[in-house]
Amino acid sequence: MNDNIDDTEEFFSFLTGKAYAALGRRLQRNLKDEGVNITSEQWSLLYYLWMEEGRTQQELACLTFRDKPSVSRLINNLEKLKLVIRVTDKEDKRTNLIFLTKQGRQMKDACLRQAKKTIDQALDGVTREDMIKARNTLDVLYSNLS
Amino acid sequence: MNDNIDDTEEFFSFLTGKAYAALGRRLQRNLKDEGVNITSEQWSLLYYLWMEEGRTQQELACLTFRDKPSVSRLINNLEKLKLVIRVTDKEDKRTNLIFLTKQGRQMKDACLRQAKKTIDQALDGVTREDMIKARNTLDVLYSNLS
DNA sequence: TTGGTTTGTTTGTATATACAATTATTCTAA
DNA sequence: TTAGAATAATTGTATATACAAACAAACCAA
Repeated sequence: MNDNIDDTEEFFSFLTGKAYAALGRRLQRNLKDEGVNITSEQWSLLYYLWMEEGRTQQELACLTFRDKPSVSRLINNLEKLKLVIRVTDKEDKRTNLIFLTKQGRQMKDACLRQAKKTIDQALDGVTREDMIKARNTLDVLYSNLS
Repeated sequence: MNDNIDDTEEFFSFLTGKAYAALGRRLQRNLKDEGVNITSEQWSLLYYLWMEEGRTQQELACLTFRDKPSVSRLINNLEKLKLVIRVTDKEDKRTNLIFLTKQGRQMKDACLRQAKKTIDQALDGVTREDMIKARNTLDVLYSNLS
């Protein structure tokens, strides 16, 4: 494919990442409506902690496709908000294990509910098949570029 | 759809925006290999100027799905790099018209070539049909959220 | 014509991100 | 056992972004 230059423009919708950005903004807004003031990026990190606590920053970086400095600073902000704490691993003092605070744990249900709402809003009129197909295409893209 | 909570995770690939981020990084790297040191965001703004100069910041904001402050600051940086200049519109002094410098114009061919290369790398093994289908799905998502 | 509104841009402030370099700890091989 | 490599995290520096507020020019209606 890509036999002509027009593909550059054709492809531009991917490159702008506008759908992704819009989704993040909507999630943040939906959370705010529920009284939860966190960013969509903070949400994505907390998501994996709600599934399982005590992960390392390294693991969180892999799971969320961020580099280690980004995760380090996200956790700084989440610590400031008193939603998580760093605990030095006794077995390996290089490693921090990240745990939710009581407050961070309490947010789980409301946050997952708002995420589901955001997804429902985003996928209105999209079939499950199309959603999965698009996801798979994006996964191929990602693996091509990694 | 979205009959169960599992969709949250199913949907997470969209939410992370990893494909988009990877694409931007690859484009930036490909440009650097050609000796062009600009970010993928700067590329996307320059793209519309290569197609047509003398646009307003407002227009550029619409075209690139950014807010006006973001475009204002992107243009600050592009001015620092001596790739574009702001020219106050004589008809309406509120408005800046953005023009390429000679240097900005000279980059066009190399930059479009590297963009094409990036797209080819990203879409290896993706059919044109799948690419268009994914783009359409993302467009529905975007319009649902706007 | 003038006062209020709209429009185009900028500034303030905070967050997120990449990439490179650094620090601290652990591992490993001679 | 110890010096060098590998690993986990942090710091430095620069860019990009959002949202809110401010500012200036233009428009418009009484």
